Amino acid sequence: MRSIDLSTIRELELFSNMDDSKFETMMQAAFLQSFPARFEIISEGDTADFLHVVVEGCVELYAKSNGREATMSTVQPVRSFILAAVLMDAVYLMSARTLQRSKILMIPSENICGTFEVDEAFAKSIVIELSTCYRSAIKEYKDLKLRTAIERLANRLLQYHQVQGENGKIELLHGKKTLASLLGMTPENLSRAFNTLKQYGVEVDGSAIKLTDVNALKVLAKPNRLIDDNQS
Amino acid sequence: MRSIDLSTIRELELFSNMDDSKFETMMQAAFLQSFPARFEIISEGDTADFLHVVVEGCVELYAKSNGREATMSTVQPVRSFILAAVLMDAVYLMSARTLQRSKILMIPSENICGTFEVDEAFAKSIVIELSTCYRSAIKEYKDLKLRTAIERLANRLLQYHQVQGENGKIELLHGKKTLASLLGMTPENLSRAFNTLKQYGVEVDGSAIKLTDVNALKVLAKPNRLIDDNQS
DNA sequence: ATAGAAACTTGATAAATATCAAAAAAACAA
DNA sequence: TTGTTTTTTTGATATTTATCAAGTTTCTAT
Repeated sequence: MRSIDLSTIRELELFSNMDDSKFETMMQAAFLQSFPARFEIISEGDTADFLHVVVEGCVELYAKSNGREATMSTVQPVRSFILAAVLMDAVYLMSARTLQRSKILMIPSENICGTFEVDEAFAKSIVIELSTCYRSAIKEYKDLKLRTAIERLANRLLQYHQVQGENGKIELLHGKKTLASLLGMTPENLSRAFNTLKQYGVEVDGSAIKLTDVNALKVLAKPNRLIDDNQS
Repeated sequence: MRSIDLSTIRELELFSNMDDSKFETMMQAAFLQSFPARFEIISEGDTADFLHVVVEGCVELYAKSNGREATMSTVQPVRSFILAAVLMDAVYLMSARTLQRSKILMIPSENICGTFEVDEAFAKSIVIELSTCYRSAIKEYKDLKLRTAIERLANRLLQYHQVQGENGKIELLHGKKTLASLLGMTPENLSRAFNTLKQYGVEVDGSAIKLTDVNALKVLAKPNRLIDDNQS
């Protein structure tokens, strides 16, 4: 592994506080792999052999049942996914595929579990990471259960807006089909929801979005820090 | 604390592998409290001061937004709740109230966190508990995103059926209003969903339910071990 | 036992969301 | 570039789910 990649990984909250030598040892067993766009990295139901860390690109977590499919969340650099399955030595509950060309760091499960036992700081980090994932899942569940489709879109836009600098402009990071599934609606409905939001100052031009009346949008969306990340 | 209660707690997966003396110490700071039915134990937004363990009765976790309210899950003895908030020293994302007269063991957050640092077995148990909670949340999220209301009800009935001995009889543990909210629908809709399920051998008499054609119900429900607990 | 409240059900209707079909726009490859 | 594919949008319609307004039943407390 090139050291330039390692330093990025090291900054991940999951690894930042752990012992240097333990980190080195764990990383010796790890490897970095490149995937093309739309490549299925893991399938739900498979056993968890590696912890995956998105170093570059973007990964979509999705699930199927019956004939239906739903996007559960997207993972951006530098975050890990399927940590819980690794720790429990259980099967994946979700599939993962790249949305674009991506680099994934893969750390064998046994190294994660082994290091957990011997490095206290790492153990603490794992608990924080897991708790964060759990709370994110609860938030998304609340979002879906307590809000209408339009409210979900409005809040998602406000969240993107905040992350991207709050300057009235948003760039959608993935296609509208994926966004629709992420929000729990059909693409047709998303398109109509965008039309409804025009009257709240949402101007759509492809993947570029302008918010000309953030206050009005907030009145509609009613963002809530107990549902939305980093939002008041 | 009476020892009879302590032995029940000790059997909780979260505590079963930990060191005796560490357990004793942690429990000295804990106390058992009785609550009447419909008592709000914690409110979303409050800071997490205690880990709560349901020793007797039943607790409902729910959340509000706008004017809406939704039941997120129910907690039966002997399980804990709000572990993630305690470990992160964060605010609760959900409120909790008793559904019936209940006894709750309350362990101060600092004792949980302190013991985590010094007892390796406890640390491991916490990770397993957290992972389990995370995976349950993902499963419920999948259930809501990938199934219709009738399918959700059918699968829930099959799950209750399995837990209660698979003898064709189910006893609903909470009222239909709560069940409806848990399943993400209105009480009116639940009532109609039960009517629809008549043709699949579901006979409802108050809180007593008979399943006269489990196979037909399974064909409709398509239970999935990646969504439903303990189900094939 | 019985009044009162709460829970549950049913019917009528409205709103939200999905589906189907087709057109328009954008992305992509030869 | 130009044709082809994919994505996105729009319109028409169907389905699902929610709401409102009674009823009915069940529970509960006196």
